[in-house]
Amino acid sequence: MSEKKRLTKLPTIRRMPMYLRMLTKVQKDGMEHVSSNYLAEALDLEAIVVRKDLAVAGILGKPRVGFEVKAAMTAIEQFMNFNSPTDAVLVGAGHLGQALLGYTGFINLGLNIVAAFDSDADKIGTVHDKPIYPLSEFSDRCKNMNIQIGILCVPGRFAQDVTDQMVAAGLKGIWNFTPRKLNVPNGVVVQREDLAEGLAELSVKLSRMSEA
Amino acid sequence: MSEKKRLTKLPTIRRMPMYLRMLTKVQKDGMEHVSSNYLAEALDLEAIVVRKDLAVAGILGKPRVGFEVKAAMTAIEQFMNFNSPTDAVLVGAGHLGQALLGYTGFINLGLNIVAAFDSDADKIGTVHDKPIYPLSEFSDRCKNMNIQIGILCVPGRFAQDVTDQMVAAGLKGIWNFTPRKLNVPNGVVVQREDLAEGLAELSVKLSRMSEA
DNA sequence: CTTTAATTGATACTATTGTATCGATAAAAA
DNA sequence: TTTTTATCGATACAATAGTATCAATTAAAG
Repeated sequence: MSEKKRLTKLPTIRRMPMYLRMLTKVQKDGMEHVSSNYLAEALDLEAIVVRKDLAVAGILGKPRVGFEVKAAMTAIEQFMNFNSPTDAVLVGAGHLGQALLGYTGFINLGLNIVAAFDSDADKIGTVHDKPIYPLSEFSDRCKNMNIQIGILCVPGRFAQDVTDQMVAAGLKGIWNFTPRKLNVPNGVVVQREDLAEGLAELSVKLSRMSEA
Repeated sequence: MSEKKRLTKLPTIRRMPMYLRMLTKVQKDGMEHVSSNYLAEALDLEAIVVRKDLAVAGILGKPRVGFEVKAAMTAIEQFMNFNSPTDAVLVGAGHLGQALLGYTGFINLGLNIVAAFDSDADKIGTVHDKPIYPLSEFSDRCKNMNIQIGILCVPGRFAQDVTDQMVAAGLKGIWNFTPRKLNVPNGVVVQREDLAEGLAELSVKLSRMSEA
C-alpha cells in the first residue's frame, strides 16, 4: 500500500492487438510509415488515443511522417510479450472450442494452444492439427508440458470442476468462456469472456437509435 | 447538442445479463429475497455497484431483507427490453457460428436467431433446429421476415461484403465477430466482439502477477 | 534559404466509472 | 415496546479514461 505502481490502463492494453493487426496490414500494403490519423480512421478511434497508446508502448513518432511501421510492430510485440508465446490448453471441444482451436491469430498474440481435452470419447482425435485428448489425461499432460494457461469452453455445470483440475495442474491463468464465476486461489488469474455483455450493449444502442 | 440526454452508463448495461442470470439461479434455489451483498459475492462485484445498477433499472430494495427476486427479474427484463425479442439472422455457419446458433441463453436476452446463411453448399440444412440457407437467398428472406439484427461470423475478407448486404436488406444492428472495421451508413449500429482484447488483458494480468 | 503544412507530444481539462461514508429504515431480538 | 442489527440509498469523493489545445518539430514546397 506504500508505493502505488503505475500501471498501463486496461483499455490501452486491450487495443494493442488492433494496432498490431492494422500495422501488419499496412506493412503488407507496402507502407513504411503511418500517421496516428490514418490508424485512427482505420480503427474507428480518435487520433489522440492512438498517439497516447503508442507512446505507452514506447513508440515515438516523427512530425510530418508519423510512426515507423516496422518499429511500431516490434515495440508492441515486446511491450505485450507477444514474442515469447505461452503454452495453453483448451478444455471442451464443442463448437466454440473448435472455433478457438481453429483461430490462427492467437500465436501472433503470444498464445500457443498446444492441445485440447474433452470428456466425450467421440471428440478424441485431431482438430485443426491440434490433438484432442480424453479429459482423464488432463493433469498428467499439463504437468508434463508445463502449461500456463487454460481455456475453458465446457458447459457451465462443469466449469468449477474443470477449473479445480486446472488449478491442481498448476495453470496460472484461465480464460473463462462459461457464464459462471470461478473460484480460484490467489495467484491464479481468471479472464471472463461473456458474450451477453456485448449483446446487451448492442440492444440498448439499437433502442437509443430508434428513440433519437 | 442543446440538451444532453442522461443515459445509463454502459458498464451498468453490460452487467444486466449477469444479474438476470444470477437472479434466475437464486429463484430456482427457492430464495424470494436477495441482498446486494449476496449478489456481489456471487458475481465478484462490489455490493454498492449492485445496488446502484439495480437502482438504475428501477428496483428498490428493502432494508434488512434486500431485493425481491421476482420483482428484480421483471424490472431488468423490462428495462432491457428482454421481453420482446428481436429477430436476428446469422451469416457464416462455421464453428463459431454454430456455437452461437446453439446457445440457448440468447432468447432470455431478447435475441431470437431465426436462421443462418452460408455460401458453402455443404452447410445448408439445419443446425440446432435452425435452418441454414444459401447466402444467395439472404436479401429476400431477411426482407420477408423483417429482420433487425445480423450476426457476422464470416472470415474477415468477406466481412464488408456481407455487411453491405445486411445494410441493403434493412438490418439495423450488426454483431460483428470478425476483426474488421465495418463501414455502415448512419442509422446502423455495429457491435464489435474481439476476443483478442480479452486475451491481451489476460496476458498482462498474468505478467503483473508474476512480477508482484 | 525561407515559408508552409502536417504531425507529434506535453499539458490541462472533462467525463465517466467506481468507491467510501453514513444516516435512514425495517425486520428481528430482547 | 424498545433495542439491536442488517441493509439500503443519498451524498460526496477518488480513480480511471478520454478529449481539447497548442507549441515544437520536421519534411516538403516555394
